[in-house]
Formats: sequence, structure tokens, C-alpha cells
Amino acid sequence: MTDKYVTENFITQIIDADLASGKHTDIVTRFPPEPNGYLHIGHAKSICLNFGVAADYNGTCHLRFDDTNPEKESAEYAQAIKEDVRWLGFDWAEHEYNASDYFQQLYDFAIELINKGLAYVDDQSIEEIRENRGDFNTPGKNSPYRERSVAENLDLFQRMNAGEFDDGSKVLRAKIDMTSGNINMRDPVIYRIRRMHHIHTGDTWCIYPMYDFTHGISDAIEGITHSLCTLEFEDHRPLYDWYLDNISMPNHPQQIEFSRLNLSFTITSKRKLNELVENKLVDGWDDPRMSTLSGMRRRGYPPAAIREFIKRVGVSKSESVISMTVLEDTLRSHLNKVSPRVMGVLKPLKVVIENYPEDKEEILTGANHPQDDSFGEHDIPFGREIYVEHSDYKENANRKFFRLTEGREVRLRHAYYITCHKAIKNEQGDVVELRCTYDPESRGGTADGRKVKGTIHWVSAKHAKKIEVRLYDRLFNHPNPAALDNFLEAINPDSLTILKEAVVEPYLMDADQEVVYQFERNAYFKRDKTHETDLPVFNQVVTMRDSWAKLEENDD
RNA sequence: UGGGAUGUCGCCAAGUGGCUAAGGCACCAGGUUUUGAUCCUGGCAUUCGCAGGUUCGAGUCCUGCCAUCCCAGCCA
Repeated sequence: MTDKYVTENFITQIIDADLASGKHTDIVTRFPPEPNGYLHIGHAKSICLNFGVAADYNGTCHLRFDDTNPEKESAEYAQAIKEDVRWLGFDWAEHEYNASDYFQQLYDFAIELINKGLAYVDDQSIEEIRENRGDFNTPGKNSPYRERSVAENLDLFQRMNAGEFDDGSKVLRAKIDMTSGNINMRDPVIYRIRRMHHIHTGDTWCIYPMYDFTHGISDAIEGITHSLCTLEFEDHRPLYDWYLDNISMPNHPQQIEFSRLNLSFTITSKRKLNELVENKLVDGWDDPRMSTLSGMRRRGYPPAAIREFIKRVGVSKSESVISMTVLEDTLRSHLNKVSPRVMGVLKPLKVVIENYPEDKEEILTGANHPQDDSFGEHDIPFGREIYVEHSDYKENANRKFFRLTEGREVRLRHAYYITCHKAIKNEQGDVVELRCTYDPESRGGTADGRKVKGTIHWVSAKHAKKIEVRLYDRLFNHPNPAALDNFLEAINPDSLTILKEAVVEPYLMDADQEVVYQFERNAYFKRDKTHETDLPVFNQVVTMRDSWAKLEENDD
């Protein structure tokens, strides 16, 4: 059960019923992006659902580019989409298609509709068509060209295709019902004239089919059994069905709609994401704060964690906004199991251990994972001078603060007990160094049974490797930025913090740079390969849960 | 105002007329712990948008109302 991609939901119930009734024996789904932008977390839901359902039912999932509008599409986007889908962990094998592969068949089906008297060429202008479509309260008016003969429509449509008419001067429309309550059924446009170079068909066509006409027929051609899409297409379904019912097509896929994924404090609108990039509010489409798959990849989100997140969220028809904490918890619980531990100090404070010999050096060992021995262990150099986290010292600490303060003993992780005796301040009064002593007998821990509550992380000053660390917070301060008049006003000015003084133990720099490491007591980090400066850059994936911070907050 | 949909705990989400309304996140309280992490234990909806009705029995069926979302591209 747990090895499935998708938990039971209303869609899998439909599939189960279709399998039980014998309507289908093999399940075929499809992920149909338009190659006009980058994929984001919302697409991840569709990808995981379509590919996941196919995998769970031992079926097939096609990747189909919905490239019916050459105006907005590019091969670069298509390439990026393929990379993202693969990265998420899915494989369409040989089933990569384009809606444009079917342009000839689509054209022939349009001819069939004309021959059946179900489609006509309309000469009305775009404004007239809009005008005559009516609105929610007013039924539409039939086009004056609606009753043209089949022969005339055939002639005109063929000439549209031959390039005899200007862009926008004519369209092919389905003859359905201009008074329908469903505006999609008020003689929808099937083909428009648009002289534009297409990423796959080049200049062979000057007429392009519309989404509604193309999608269902493409599904049917490919033998898709269940065509899963988002809620806003619900009232397109009658049209999807109408086209398939009125052409010579034996199979009829079932369109099923589910609700989009919305994540609190984030944005998933192509237009708005683009605005962030254009206005240089982020460092490109793959900025680690972006909700794009490329951004999450660069941030260090493991694909398996994203899949798990989508699985946890479930599939339904109710509009929902998933709390960011669900994503964070999924990330943490995944990372906790797979991340090797390492010590890194983000904001270093020097500690001199006065009773540790000047020239002495020791190699200690630390487990790579506290609960899983199979991760092994690694060497950690120790010496007289070390760095500890600045926040692990507090001048006036209460009893609940079990870290460094004058006279208090703490444990250095994987090392000795030290006791702080004195804090050295600079002229401004900032603490710049701590003088401590260590207990040589305390290595390994238990010593004489003293109770030492606090254990802090550290890095040997002599062996420390400097790195740049980038901490990320939510990009927006508002739980639903998309709902704002101007979402840019909700931008969190502190979404990125760059730390250039951070140090890590040498082991990290020798280890695999592809994996996400836990800097103990801090957060999970992954090496940024894309935009490095003079120092190695590490991106914060997600922080650890911090009940101390919560405690402090509640005390205030 | 027409058409389509949705309303179960702060956020998701099971539930398909019959034992005490799953589970996750969040939150709260405790325990273990060389990460204030992890892990473990316990708490957290007398009630399912509201009001009626059917039934021995309703979150599940019926009626009415209310709220929210989507639709008037030659976009997808």
C-alpha cells in the first residue's frame, strides 16, 4: 500500500469501477503541458497523479505537449519540462507526443464535422463574435454565416487552410447551441487562422486548432482512458464529449477534474512567477525560493519528498490551500532518514579552551547518522580553538537555557564537556570570544555522571572550512498572496539571508556534494552548483524543527 | 441574474444509510535522547454549511436555503 504513488481517491475509485466492469483492462493517462513556461509545484500534482496512477495500475502515462498555439510556445520550454518530469522521477518511455502530431487528423475530423453540417466558417470579426456570444444572462445570437451550405463551408475551410484569407478574418466554428447556458457550447471556435512559425510543424499550417477540439481528440487517438485535468475545465467537458460523439472515433476517454494544488504563502501562476523573474525580485526561474520544480531542485528538495508531499495532500474536488507546514514536515521526515550529519557553524564565535595544550590536536569520530549505523562515521579534528554558534552563548541566561553562559558546563557534540569562564568583548561591547576549560575525562560522554543538559555543535578553528550559506524564508508574508490586488507588496524582504562567515568541518568538503546534509542543530543544506561565488555555496533546504525557539516565543 | 462545481476539527482528508466521525499537518501536555532534532505516549469534531423531512437508524437519502469557487479568448 505504502509503495503506491497515489492514495485512494475519487479518481482511483472510478478507475477501479471501470476495471471491475470490464470497461477497461489497461489504464492510460497523460500529462499534457503546453510548452509555454516552467513547471511548478502545481504541475507536480498533475504529474504525480497522472504518472502515479498509471504506475499504480501497471498502465501507461504519455507525455504530450499541447502545442496548439504557436504564439507562446518554444522548444526550450519543452526541453525544460522534460528535465523536470524526469527529475521528479517519472518516465514516459517512448510515449512522447505533441498535439501537433495530429494536425492532419484534426483537420480531417474538422472536414467530417463540416460534412455532417456540424461546423461552419464564420466571417464575423472577433468583436462581432464576442458581441453575439451574449453573456450569462443573455443568450447568444446565431451568426449570419451559420447556415452556409456544406459545400460552401468545405470550400471556405479548405481555402482557409490554403492561406487565402488574412489572419483573423475567418474561423471554423462548431454548430451547437447559441442559447446554451454553458457558454462553451455557444458555437465554439474550432480553427483560427494564424500565420506563425510552429516549433514542430514549422510553416506547414496557417490554421491552428483550438484546445477544446484538440485535447479530447488527441486523448482518443492515443487511447487515453482517463483524462485528468483541473476543475476549471469542468464546463468544457460537455464540449469534450460533443466533439468525440460527433466524429468517427471509436473510443471515448473520460475527462475527470480535480482541484488544483495551492500552497500557502506561495504563488503558482505563470504570469506572476514571470513577474518575479522579470523584475529581478528573484535570481531567475530556478531561484531556490521559487515554487518552480527547477527552483525546488536547486533548493535541494528531494524529488521523493515532493512525491510524498503530493501523496499526503490527496486528491479531491474541493478548492484547498495546503499549509506550508505539510511540505516542511514531509521534507524533514524524508531528510531525517536520508541525510548524513555534519557540524557547521553559521555565525561563529571563537572559543579558546585554556587548559587544552597549545600544540595538541585530536581526531575524534562522529556518527553520520544517530539512528542508522549503516551511514558509518567520519573523523572530526579537535583542537584548542574552536568555533561555536553565536546563539549558543547568552550573557544573562535563565535556568532553561542550557547552553553556554558564565559558569555553565555544556557538552561539545562528539567531544568533551567544557565550562565557560569568561566572555571577551570588543569596544562596542559585543562578545567576540569565550574562554573555557574542558574536562579531559569527559570525552565520549558520561564521565562521572554529572548532568549536562546541553550539547552544542562546534568546528575546530584550525581545520574549519569557510563556506557561504544561504538561508531562505518564505517569499511572501501573506498566506495567500495570489488573492491580493498587488501580490508584489506581500514580498518578504527577508526571504534571503546570506552568511559569508559560516564554517564547516573538513569532512563536508570531501564528501559527496550531491547529497543533502544535516548541519546538526541547524538545518538541512545542499551545495548550490549553479551560482557559486568565491566560496562554496550551500542552500538551506529546510530548517529543523525548533521547539526551543517556540518555547522562547511563548515565554514572551 | 444563466450554466457548472464545492462545503466533515485551524489546514488537508477518509467516510458510498447501521459498531464510540479514520489518518496526516498544526497545536497542547509528558517521556527517552551526546542534535532543545529524531523517537515514544497522551490530548485535540456529542458533530459533519444551515433549516426542515424520510427512516428503527442519516455526515451519508429528499426538499429548501446560505456561503465560496469557475465560465462571457480567434489562450491552455
